[in-house]
Amino acid sequence: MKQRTKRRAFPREGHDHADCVASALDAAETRCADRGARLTPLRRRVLEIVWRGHAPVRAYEVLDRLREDGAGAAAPPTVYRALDFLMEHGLVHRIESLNAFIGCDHPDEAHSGQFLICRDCGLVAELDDAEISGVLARKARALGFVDERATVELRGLCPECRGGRG
Amino acid sequence: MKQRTKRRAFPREGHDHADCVASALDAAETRCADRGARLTPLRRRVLEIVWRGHAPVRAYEVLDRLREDGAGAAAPPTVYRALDFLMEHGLVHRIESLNAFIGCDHPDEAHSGQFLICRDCGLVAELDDAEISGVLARKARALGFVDERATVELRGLCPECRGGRG
DNA sequence: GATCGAAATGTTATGATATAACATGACAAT
DNA sequence: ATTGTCATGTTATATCATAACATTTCGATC
Repeated sequence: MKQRTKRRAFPREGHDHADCVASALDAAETRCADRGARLTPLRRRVLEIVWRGHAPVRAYEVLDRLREDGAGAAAPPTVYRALDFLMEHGLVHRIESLNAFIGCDHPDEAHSGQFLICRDCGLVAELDDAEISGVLARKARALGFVDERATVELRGLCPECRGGRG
Repeated sequence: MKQRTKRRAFPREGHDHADCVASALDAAETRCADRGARLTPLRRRVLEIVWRGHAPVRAYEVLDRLREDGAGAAAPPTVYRALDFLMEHGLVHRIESLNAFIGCDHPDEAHSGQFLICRDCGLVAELDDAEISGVLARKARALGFVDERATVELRGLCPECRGGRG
C-alpha cells in the first residue's frame, strides 16, 4: 500500500485533496472487490462527487453534478440508490442532522462513525473512537437497551474557525 | 411539588400516561413562567400532541391533530413555529434520525439529551448522562474542536422488545 | 454465441419534510 | 387610543426521499 500523509481530523486548507480522493477511490475499489460488490461507473462517479471536499454533500447536489456530466438525464432515484449502495459498503456516511452525505476513507471495518461538524466552515471530521462507542453501548445496556447503531454528531467550532480563541 | 412515580427510561405499557402528560405540561408552564416565555394555547396544545405517547411525533402528524381540533385551518408554519418555540425552551427535542419530535419532561436544565430508539416498537427513552457528554466533549477537544451541541441517537432494541433474549 | 436470470439503471409520478415572505391579529405598555 | 412587539394566519414554494414499473446490462450456463 502506497504511503500517504497521515490523516488529520480536520485537513488543512491547502492539503492535496486530489490525493484524498484518489486514496478513497482506491480503498473503495479494493473494498468492493473483496466483497464481490460492483462499483459501477455510476457509483464510482457518485462517490467521487461526494468526495468533492471534506464538507457533506446533499443528494440533490450530487444530482446536479451528474446532470452536468451530461450523460443521460439523472433522476433522484439514481442518486439515492447509488448513495444507498455506498452506505451499505461503508464508503459514505449519512449525516442525519444535515440530511447530507460524506465520504469515508477507511471502509475496511464496519463502523457508523462519530462526526464533528463545524458550524462556521461546514467541514466535518470523522472519529471512530472505541471509548465513545463503548460508553454508549454500556450506558444503553445498563437500561436493558441493545445498541445496534449509534448516530453521534457534534456541532461546534473546528480548530481553524476558533482561531486562537477557545 | 407533587410526588410522582419515578421516571423510567422506557415506561411500562400500562403506565398512567395521563400523569406523564400532566406532569410535562406542569413543568412547561413553570418553565415558561420562569423565563418570561408565553406558553400560548396553541403552543400548549402542540406540546400536548407531542406528548401523545413516548414515541416521536412528526410535524405533519401534529398538523393533522390540530386540524382535527377544527379551530382554524392550521398550516405547516404554525406547527414548525410552535415546535421551534418548544425546542428553544427545552420542552421538546428533535430526533434527527427520524425527522420527528419528542417531549421532554425535565426542561429545567439546558441539555440536548441522548436518545435510545427502539427499532421494533418505536419507543424512545431520553438519557442525560454526564459521562457521555463528558467523553464526547473531551474527545472533541483533544482535536481542537469545541462541542456546542451533541446529537446522540442510538438505534436498537428496548428491554420489552428484546424479550428474554439479548 | 444464444438465452436466461439477477442486478443495475432509467423514467414518471408523488409523497414527506421544511421554510420564505408577507398579511393580520392579540396584547401589553404607555 | 396609540404604538410596538410578538404570535399567528396564509400562500406559495423549496427541499428531501421513495414507490412503481420499464428497460438495460452483464455474468453464468448451456
